Amino acid sequence: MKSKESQTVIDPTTEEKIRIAARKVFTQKGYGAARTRDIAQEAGINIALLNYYFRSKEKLFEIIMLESMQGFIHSISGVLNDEQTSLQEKIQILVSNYIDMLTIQPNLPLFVLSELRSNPQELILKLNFKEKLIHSHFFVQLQQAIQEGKIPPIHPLHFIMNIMGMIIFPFIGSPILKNIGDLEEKTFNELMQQRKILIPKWIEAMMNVK
Amino acid sequence: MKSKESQTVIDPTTEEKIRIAARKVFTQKGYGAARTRDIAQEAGINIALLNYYFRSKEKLFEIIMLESMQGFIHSISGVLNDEQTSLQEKIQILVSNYIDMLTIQPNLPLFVLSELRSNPQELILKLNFKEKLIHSHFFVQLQQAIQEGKIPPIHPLHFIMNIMGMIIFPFIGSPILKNIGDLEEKTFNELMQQRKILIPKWIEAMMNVK
DNA sequence: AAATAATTTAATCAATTGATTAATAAAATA
DNA sequence: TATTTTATTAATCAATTGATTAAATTATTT
Repeated sequence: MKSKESQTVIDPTTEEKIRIAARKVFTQKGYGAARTRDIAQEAGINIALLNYYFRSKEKLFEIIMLESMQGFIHSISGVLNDEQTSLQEKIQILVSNYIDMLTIQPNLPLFVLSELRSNPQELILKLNFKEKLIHSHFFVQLQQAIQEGKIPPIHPLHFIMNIMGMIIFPFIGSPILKNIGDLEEKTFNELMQQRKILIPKWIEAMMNVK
Repeated sequence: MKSKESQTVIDPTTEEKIRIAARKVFTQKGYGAARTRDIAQEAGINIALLNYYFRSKEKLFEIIMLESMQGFIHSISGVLNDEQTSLQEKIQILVSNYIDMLTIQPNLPLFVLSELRSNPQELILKLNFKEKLIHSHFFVQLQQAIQEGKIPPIHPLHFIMNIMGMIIFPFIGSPILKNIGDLEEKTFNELMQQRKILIPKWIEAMMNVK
């Protein structure tokens, strides 16, 4: 019953199918353990097509990695640079968006962090993470709050570490945490939803520590 | 000048050499990306010896993984079950010990968490993480504090997530964090030392959030 | 339709990888 | 010392892996 008119959602092109499959396999297994054959099978295509479209496993990987990180950076840079919101509001939105993203892609952080550990230099430089964060409105507000004495004068990175740690770690450690807490997927996700409200409060409380 | 008498530090046995090398390579690359030849070279032995002593790459891996996790669990279970210390004191000691350990073995968490994600069931069950933590004096104290109203009635796992997240994440994300903060290894470690004092304070503050 | 270009497949290659074997060396035992 | 066991090596195997090729199919252009 699939008429031409109803086909508003067209099939992904071969190239897209490969990209989607590659993202899945790379994210699950990491570059070194991922097999091009796994990717081909996942995409339902011949292995040769992978090389036809992307030249090599490595080239394909670089594209996937860049896409993943750019998507992430893009998704937060809007929030970080909204000049209409306060520091607290930014944190609220950031936490909420981030948790939603990780609920959908729980394997992403472990993948990115693992590969950044083996690749470090090139990727980080290419993304220019540092500039984007440090020159953000968020960062200016953070340092301003420190100067005004509203926040204790500790290294701003401590806050970054704490926010990211509290958001990301539960997803990275979910197998252990689910085991410890006897949690089903559903209950785990409920806890994550609670954290959207709780983490900003916790951060707020931490910021008032002498 | 190495006389028989002065040889108080004996050379590691071949088996130990392999174990040490395997721990290093597996920790750096993960199971799938690690090559037995890398391990053999790192250990300075013939590849055949690896199989002679450990049967297979997989068997070797299981041993290394079990050792790593048991070492970790053993190191914290003493603290968790010390009946002489308060909840706050336990957290202080835990944070301090943990940070010291990760300063020496910064790759450990990413390795363990990555492998737990692909293996989940067997390893976690074998270690019986859950029982050890839930039946610990620490956990009893935590739940008691909640019942006495000293701590808000949220799921105890939230605290576990926060403590672990704040401790572990900086090490997992060190490549990005060092880049963002323009940190040398030395400065990074100084921040980690600061966190020994700060994290317990932050946890304390969080516990008083309504 | 004919010709050309783009896409896809099956078969295959060379390199890598985990593992084994047979021979040798070293150590332990009788 | 002779013999047996343990440890080690070089060579090799079969399977896997990333990649290529040449042929076949499909789409596009002329």
